[in-house]
Amino acid sequence: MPPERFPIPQGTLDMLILQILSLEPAHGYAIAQRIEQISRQVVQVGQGSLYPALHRLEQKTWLRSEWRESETGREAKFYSLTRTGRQQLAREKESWDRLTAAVRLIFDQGE
Amino acid sequence: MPPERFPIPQGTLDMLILQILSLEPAHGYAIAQRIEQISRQVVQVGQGSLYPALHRLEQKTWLRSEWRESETGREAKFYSLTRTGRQQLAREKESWDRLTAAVRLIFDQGE
DNA sequence: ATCGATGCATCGACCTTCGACATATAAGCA
DNA sequence: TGCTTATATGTCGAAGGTCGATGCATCGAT
Repeated sequence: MPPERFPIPQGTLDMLILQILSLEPAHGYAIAQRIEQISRQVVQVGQGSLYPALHRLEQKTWLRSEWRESETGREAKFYSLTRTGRQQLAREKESWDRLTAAVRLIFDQGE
Repeated sequence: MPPERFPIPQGTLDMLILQILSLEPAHGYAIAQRIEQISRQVVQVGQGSLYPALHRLEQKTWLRSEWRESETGREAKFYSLTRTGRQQLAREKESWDRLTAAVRLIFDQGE
């Protein structure tokens, strides 16, 4: 039985995309693949979520895009993290840590 | 400076409500207070989120409601967890653990 | 008499996720 | 040749949840 898949909470995808790009630039298709692969298919990234997210993030100037040749020799749009994008990632990571800590508190309370 | 508040991801609130009610029945207002207090104000629960969530959960038969007298002597609607609600809480907890583990994987990758 | 806390509820705006669909090229295979 | 799969980008509408504003009502305290 494959691992259960469930919807990823609103806002989480942006953070994961920024994180993937914090290592090196990549095109959309590769970003989605890496998220799914590293998370062992727990996080699924549909194309209907991926591309709007990328455009959203570029709109906010957290990403910059550039057409380049992909590993397969085809044209693809490579995204890279901007300076403000890196700052945003730090902010979102901190929020995430605070949230998970808070949820942990609520779960552990009463035990 | 008060701790930063940020929106709670979609779906998370339901889980927290179920968790609070897993200890003992409570009315809506108290549920919100406990979530905020235990999380040290990190998780904020507006009434525009709270009551729709409670109705949603009751609709799904994960909660049952009953008018009773509150601690202050006033009438309030007390919610209690049903058997299926308890099962649902277990499922959501597991999903949450899987998600946070997956996000952790993505964050730690490359270090 | 007014204010803050208690308590329930609805409304519209806003945003994200999701599945379906569309398009195009390249590689592999029957 | 024709079919399928993988690569690669994108849009669309439906669905769902969060949020701030607003409304109503009671109670105790100042």
